Amino acid sequence: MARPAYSQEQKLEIETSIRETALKLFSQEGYRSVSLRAIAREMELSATALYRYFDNKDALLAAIRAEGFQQLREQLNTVRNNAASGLEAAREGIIGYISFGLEKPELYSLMYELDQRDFEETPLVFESRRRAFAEAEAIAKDMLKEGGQTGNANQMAHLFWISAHGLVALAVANQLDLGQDLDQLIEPVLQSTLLGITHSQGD
Amino acid sequence: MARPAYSQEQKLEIETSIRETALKLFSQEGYRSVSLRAIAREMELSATALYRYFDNKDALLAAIRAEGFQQLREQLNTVRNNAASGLEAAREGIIGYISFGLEKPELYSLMYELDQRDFEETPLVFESRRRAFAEAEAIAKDMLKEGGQTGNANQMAHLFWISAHGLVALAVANQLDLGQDLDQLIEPVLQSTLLGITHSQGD
DNA sequence: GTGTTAAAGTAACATCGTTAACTTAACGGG
DNA sequence: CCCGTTAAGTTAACGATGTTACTTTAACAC
Repeated sequence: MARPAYSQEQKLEIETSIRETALKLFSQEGYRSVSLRAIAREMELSATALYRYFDNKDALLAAIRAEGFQQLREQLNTVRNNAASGLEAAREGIIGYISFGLEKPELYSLMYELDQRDFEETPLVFESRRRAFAEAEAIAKDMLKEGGQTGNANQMAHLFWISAHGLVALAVANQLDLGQDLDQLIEPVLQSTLLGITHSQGD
Repeated sequence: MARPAYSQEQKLEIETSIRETALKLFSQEGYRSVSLRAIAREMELSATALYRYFDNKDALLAAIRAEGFQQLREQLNTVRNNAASGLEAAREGIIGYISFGLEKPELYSLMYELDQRDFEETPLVFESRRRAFAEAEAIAKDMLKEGGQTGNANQMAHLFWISAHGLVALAVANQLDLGQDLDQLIEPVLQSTLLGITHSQGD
């Protein structure tokens, strides 16, 4: 036999490092504008060396997106574990989602990049996003259990997700025609969403 | 002097024809996968001839997106002119927006394509989208005038837009974890949004 | 006809993602 | 100690792409 040479951890470290470098460059110049050669140059590697860690450029993007959704999931999970009540978890969850998107707008944009031909072709991303959404569903279930009410947790989570994504997606793409400050829009969105969620419990 | 050879209308016809061919191919295979040569082949033209009508590939995409927003604007404008009341206009407007997106998912995806480096770099698209949004604002103003209430029409329109875009963007990207039919989600989103809009009037 | 000019085509360039072939270096077994 | 093996990385090359420079074609004014 021969050498493993790199431990599993070392390999993961390099993988992470590539992801981070790529994210940095993608954020600065956009996915299409950044070549594998540019990423490799930044890492002081040859372009082809990257293929040891990712199948191709799209797979690298997929890894970044999956990582983004995992971060979002952790954010929501933390909220759920720390909230005093189900309603507060919903409120803080929405705020957490929005904060996540607004604080990392470039990552968020990449996460929801549409050009990717069909989401299902990247099971890694699909699954990671699904898990993040499951946290929102869990929060909704907490709310229902707490209120002793019957309702559709999946639907409540969708109302949550749709509002938060709608706001963030438009905001990070600079597609809001605000006569006011963005912060002043967040509160109404939050209120409106919570109103919708609590009123939909009877369904 | 020499010949104009193509009238203004002829030129616009060709431009439209290029847009339509490109949209067809983009819808089938995605923006990145479709080359100018492929579009040109479909039109029985050389690739470089396209440059007479569009500065580059991105400008062609921008034209398609702008056209999409104009269609959306027309849809909303029609609703506004035909609605019996402000509230009904809001309801029908949201439904109209969602229908537009779900009926032309590929066009909608292109319209909100994020990779485009900064929205403001494409004034054509920016302006077209702004005009579409202005229709939503007009509907909100109608509601306020009708109800004799004071309120923030811009904010109401944003609540409208955020909900509709949130739902459609996730739906067309296949990012909804529906335990149910998509149609069953539209009604709650509609109700929730209308609730939010009417309750935000006091702000 | 001839010159002019819009419209389209041809050829070429740099760059891209990706593959194949090669080099380097570290480990185990004799 | 050396040698086969194999992971890691490099070099070279391919086909395709967006785009530009240059050339050809064809219709109008005179």
